[in-house]
Amino acid sequence: MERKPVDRRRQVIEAAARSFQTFGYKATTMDQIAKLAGVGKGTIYTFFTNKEELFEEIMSGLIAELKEMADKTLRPELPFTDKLMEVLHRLYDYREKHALAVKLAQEVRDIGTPMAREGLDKLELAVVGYIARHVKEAADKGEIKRCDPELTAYVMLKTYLALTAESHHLHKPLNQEEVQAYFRTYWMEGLASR
Amino acid sequence: MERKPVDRRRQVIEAAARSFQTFGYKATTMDQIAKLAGVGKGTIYTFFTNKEELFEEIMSGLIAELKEMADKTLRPELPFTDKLMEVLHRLYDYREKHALAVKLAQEVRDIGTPMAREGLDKLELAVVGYIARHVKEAADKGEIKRCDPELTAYVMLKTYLALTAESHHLHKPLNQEEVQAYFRTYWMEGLASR
Amino acid sequence: MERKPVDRRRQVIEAAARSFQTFGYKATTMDQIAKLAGVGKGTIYTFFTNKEELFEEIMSGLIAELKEMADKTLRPELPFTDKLMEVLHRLYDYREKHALAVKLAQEVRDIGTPMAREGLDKLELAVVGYIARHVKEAADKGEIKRCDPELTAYVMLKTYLALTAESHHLHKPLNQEEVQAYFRTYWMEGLASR
Amino acid sequence: MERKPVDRRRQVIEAAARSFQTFGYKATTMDQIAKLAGVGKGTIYTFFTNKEELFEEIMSGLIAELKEMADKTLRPELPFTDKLMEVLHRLYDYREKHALAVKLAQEVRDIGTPMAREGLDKLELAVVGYIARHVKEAADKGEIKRCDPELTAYVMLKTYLALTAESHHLHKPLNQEEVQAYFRTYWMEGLASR
DNA sequence: TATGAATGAGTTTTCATTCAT
DNA sequence: GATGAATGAAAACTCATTCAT
Repeated sequence: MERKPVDRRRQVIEAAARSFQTFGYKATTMDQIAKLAGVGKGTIYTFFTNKEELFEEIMSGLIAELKEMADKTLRPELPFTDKLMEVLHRLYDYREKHALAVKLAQEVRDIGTPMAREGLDKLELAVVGYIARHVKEAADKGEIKRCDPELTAYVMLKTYLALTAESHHLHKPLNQEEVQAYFRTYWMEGLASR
Repeated sequence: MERKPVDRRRQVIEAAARSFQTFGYKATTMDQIAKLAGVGKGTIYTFFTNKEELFEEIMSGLIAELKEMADKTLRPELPFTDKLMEVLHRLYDYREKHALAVKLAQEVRDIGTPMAREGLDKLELAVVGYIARHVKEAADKGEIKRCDPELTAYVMLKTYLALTAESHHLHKPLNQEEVQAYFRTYWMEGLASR
Repeated sequence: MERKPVDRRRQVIEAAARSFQTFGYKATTMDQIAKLAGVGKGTIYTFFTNKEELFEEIMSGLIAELKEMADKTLRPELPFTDKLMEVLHRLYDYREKHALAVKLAQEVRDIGTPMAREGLDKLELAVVGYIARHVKEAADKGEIKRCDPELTAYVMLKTYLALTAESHHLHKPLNQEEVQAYFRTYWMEGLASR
Repeated sequence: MERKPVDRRRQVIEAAARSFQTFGYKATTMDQIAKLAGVGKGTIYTFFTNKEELFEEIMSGLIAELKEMADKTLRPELPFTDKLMEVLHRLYDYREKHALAVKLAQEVRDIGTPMAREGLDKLELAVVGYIARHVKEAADKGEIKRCDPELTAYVMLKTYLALTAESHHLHKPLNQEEVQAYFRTYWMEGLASR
């Protein structure tokens, strides 16, 4: 019977993801990753040419996961509000990963790793596109007002992220139901008192 | 009379702000700032103890400017929608500076410079508080639905930033009127077709 | 009967020799040798304790071959000029190997692997001694001027290498006849026009 | 009065040259150079982008010095033998530096730093060209036999180096007079006893 | 006061060698 | 035996900070 051959590649990726998320790209040292992963520093270099490539691997992984989520079609018979809720429900499960992606994206964009930007943009496009598709459908069916689907989807995503992953220091963390309730209020009904 | 004694402090701050905005905190070197500012590297250290202090100075400046804006009271007789527009109008003039603040905040948060977080949070609190105050007033007057003013203000801000400063690669830049139109649609009326 | 048990030791030695010659000692990695030899990296270590030992093995091989050549006595009845030509003729066949030896010797001397120096020196001594013996004989017989046989042999060897193995970027490669012709001109007759 | 401002650049270059000469390119570490030069490691990088550039600087210096020597014209009225002696006399003063150049050249050629090869080749060309010019003149004047000046010069140089700088482990060091005596014997008169 | 050359701690990266399979 | 994944010591290089001028 196998002696659980410890997947070092996975260990490295997970340690790196954790460290990147916690400390950011620049502040994460290869030593740190190695130690966290419980492997030798050299081991990392057997899998990845350099720090940047390791970073890109992580980004790709995130993108792939999010893409996969985005590709699952929703039950078409549902009304938009419900579909949006389902989309959000799905997004909720990914909000941490997405938060990581966005966070790293931000930093690496600053640092100017141009290769990483593409991946990043692809990621945002995947998620925004995912929402946009459903926004468009709903608009086509007259369920919601006609609007620029991409822009609307983008702003929706930002709203969503504002309610979930980010800045918990400015408001207490909300659970799924609360997030959805706020979202519905803000987006479907509007704040106008009438 | 002095031969225009070039305000070196100002030059340093401006160069630093520009460089931080363009390249981020970590990727901005003191050499770069000095060169951009047209002063010797050592000069920077006559004004600021270290890179972090320089960074904080810039953050403080932003906060002060934004606070100042926030402190100008609005004409109280206006209806909420108009007041919100005026708030947004004012914010619009600061969007670039605010974008810098947010960007740097993000990076420095990642990097884990804990001292900087305070400033950051103060900044966000100032702006969010500014909006929240008006949200609360409007809710009190029954102009809008009752809601958590802080949270609503926070999400509003994010919406606003999504429409203006950020991610111009995902949608074309919008002018002030477009931003306000979208904002009104999303926030006041809601997307529900009825 | 064995399925041609591929002589891994030989393969390693040949790959190493080729790589050492092409890239030098330091720039040759064990990975490279293993790949070139078509064996696993670990295999090399079943034959040789470390890189240096592998290097020494190659040097020894060269020395042995050259010694063997040096030990074949020449027909004593020949005049010195002819004998010298025969010596050169033999050397010509070894010039590539000798070039390798000299090249590696040079580098490893720099690097300061003292153990390798001995081998090196033995090699040069073998070849120089080979020539020197014949120089001495010729001088004894009055065929050539009396001279320090070792030094003369050494300079002869250098001349020979200059004409053959080295620096083909400074002059076009010469074939065996040309080499011998030049050699004779330079060494036997002198440049003096009379 | 100046406090002897210690020319660090020179110190670095000298330490590097010494270390490169003693240990070779690969085996010389930047730490070593720094320590030898009595400066901080970073200081080296204020003068040279990287190790290779430092190496090239040293090579350039050697080339320049040798070029300068080569450019001094000789008294044209002298007979070739005397001129050759003068050339050799001059070379003798540079033999150490030249030895360094050749040694490093050898190693770096192995290592395959293509940029350095050029410099190297230029160096050899400078010196060979210098000798070749005088060989050609002498041949034109009928002082020596007609011969390929470049090739002859090249072989002469090798002979010279064999007599001076290299391989003192194979023969005792020769002083200037001895070198010239041998050189004359070998090159002008030939070994032929008559 | 202003400067920038000098510094070295802290990073990333390489590669000979080991050892479990 | 043969293997190559794993290792870490050692090397190159970066950059915030200092300090003599």
